[in-house]
Amino acid sequence: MNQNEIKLYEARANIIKALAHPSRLFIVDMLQKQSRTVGELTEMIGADTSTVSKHLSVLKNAGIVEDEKKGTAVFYSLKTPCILNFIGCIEEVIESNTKAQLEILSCCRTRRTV
Amino acid sequence: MNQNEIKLYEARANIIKALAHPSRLFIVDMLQKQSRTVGELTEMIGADTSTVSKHLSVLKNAGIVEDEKKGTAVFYSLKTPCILNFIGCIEEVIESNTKAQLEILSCCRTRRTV
DNA sequence: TTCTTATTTGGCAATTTAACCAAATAAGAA
DNA sequence: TTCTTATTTGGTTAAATTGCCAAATAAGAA
Repeated sequence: MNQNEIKLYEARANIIKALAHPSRLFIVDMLQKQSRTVGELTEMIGADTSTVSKHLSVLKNAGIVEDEKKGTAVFYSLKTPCILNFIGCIEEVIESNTKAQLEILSCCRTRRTV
Repeated sequence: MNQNEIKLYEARANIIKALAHPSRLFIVDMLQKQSRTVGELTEMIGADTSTVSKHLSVLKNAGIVEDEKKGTAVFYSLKTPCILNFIGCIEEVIESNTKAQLEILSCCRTRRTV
């Protein structure tokens, strides 16, 4: 990898890292439907407000969500819709992994009943 | 988030985490074209063999790549082709971020020349 | 068997990440 | 201004990640 390639893959990795956390994936899922305040997301997630606020700032810095202040509340919304396809692919991987697991299980169960 | 939701988002996050590293993204990119041995990838990346081997095992455990031994060498190949669309989306985010940066720059440069 | 090449595993040090609490800040309402 | 609500920031601690070295393992060649 030369310097340019390193820069490119680091830039990609930084965005993917921003998504690589259960709470942040949940947030992305929620924001697909509608904008939400920090408070609403905090309640849904069930963590400390400061924790959720920090998750949101990670997503914002990565350019995945954007925020808009209305009164004292801050509404967050999804900035990049293609993130959805993204999740679809992850589901494919999970499905494939699960199928592999099932095959292992069915194999062993068969042997046991024979 | 209830227990099932937590499980779901954790499963997704685990796969995304496996991709969230520059060297591993590079590996995925390389494997799109053809299968590669640990040695080949190690040379391309320019890190320790053990480091690359561990990156590959992270990708393998996540179900993203699979391996096949031929003689003393181990060939790794991409297991889930949809990972490509995935990267496409990441590029969109980067592009959007870059455009935002450019706007900031053009704004300031204009002001300065006025 | 012994030697060589290719890869994986174990272990350690350095860095990064994540969660909570407490304190600071922002915007209105009283 | 003072009070209240909503959010962010700072700080601390625990856990996870990464990279390299050294050693172990695997497969074939001599």
